[in-house]
Amino acid sequence: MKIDELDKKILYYLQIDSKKTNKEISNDCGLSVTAVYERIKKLEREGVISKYVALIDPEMVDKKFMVLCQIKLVQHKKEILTRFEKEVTGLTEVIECLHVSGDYDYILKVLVKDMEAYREFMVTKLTTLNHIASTKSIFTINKVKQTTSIIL
Amino acid sequence: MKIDELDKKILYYLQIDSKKTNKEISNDCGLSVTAVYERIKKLEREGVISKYVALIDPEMVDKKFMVLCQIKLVQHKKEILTRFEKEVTGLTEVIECLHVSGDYDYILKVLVKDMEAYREFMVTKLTTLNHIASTKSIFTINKVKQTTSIIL
DNA sequence: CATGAAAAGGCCAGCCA
DNA sequence: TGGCTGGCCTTTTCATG
Repeated sequence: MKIDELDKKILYYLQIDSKKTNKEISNDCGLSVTAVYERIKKLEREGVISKYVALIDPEMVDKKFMVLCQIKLVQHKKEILTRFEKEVTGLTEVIECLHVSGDYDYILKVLVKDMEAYREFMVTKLTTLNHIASTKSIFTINKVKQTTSIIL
Repeated sequence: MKIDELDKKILYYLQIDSKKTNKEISNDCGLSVTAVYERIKKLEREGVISKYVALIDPEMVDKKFMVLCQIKLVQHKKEILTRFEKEVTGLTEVIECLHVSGDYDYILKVLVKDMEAYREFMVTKLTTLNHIASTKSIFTINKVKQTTSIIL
């Protein structure tokens, strides 16, 4: 799908605030309400807009502690990788899991209440997974920037 | 603010799909439409729900390349840190910046088109910032899991 | 891509437990 | 305080030119 400047402008607004009405967007873009509506529908159909979500402040729901957990596996057979990925995906504390290059195989972003909850997570969930060779935790001191906006 | 089970249930739905109507939520929660409406308004007022956004598929807008960039600064004086943080926040390619513990001071999540764009970013943007002692790039091979949902 | 009309949902009173 | 009922009004949605 080709995305022109008007599509980008629409995406730009929606990635910041999806509650913006078609009328507001139409004003800012110089289009009619229907034109905006149809472009948005198309962007949804084509999967450019994957979903609409409410972002929840972790601080407000007792998830103040964010840890990046680097993980090295013992082997790199496809079967072991997929098994690990499937299990890790099922953990609700893990909000992100990246297969990466470098010294470690995976980086997990883990969100919990506090250090104690993290310890609990490590002991009861993570280390019960098989084939983990080693882990290294990086603790977040401060969230300097965090955004879901990817279009300028 | 105290958040009860009904609030959590509402948050649970909205964090997955903010287009869900109050009526649908009211059915699932056994509340009236207005009760749901007022709870949501309160959650917004109190900042539990920080914003509503459209999530855009990076693949579809030519941002297939995600890199974690670890950064070490030469000094840790407050002035230098805040200066660095401010500058890095202004970079659109940086969608996340964490101040962390460990060998490095910061971890940046950088989203660009490809390796070439990343090189360009490093040369023209990142390394022009002062007080950077060293960097280490970790490339994403695969996004195993990524979610904005933090409530079970 | 614009117009205009029908349908749906958000929103706000006033009322009740 | 927190929830319900009923109705206005904005917005979405879609048929048509």
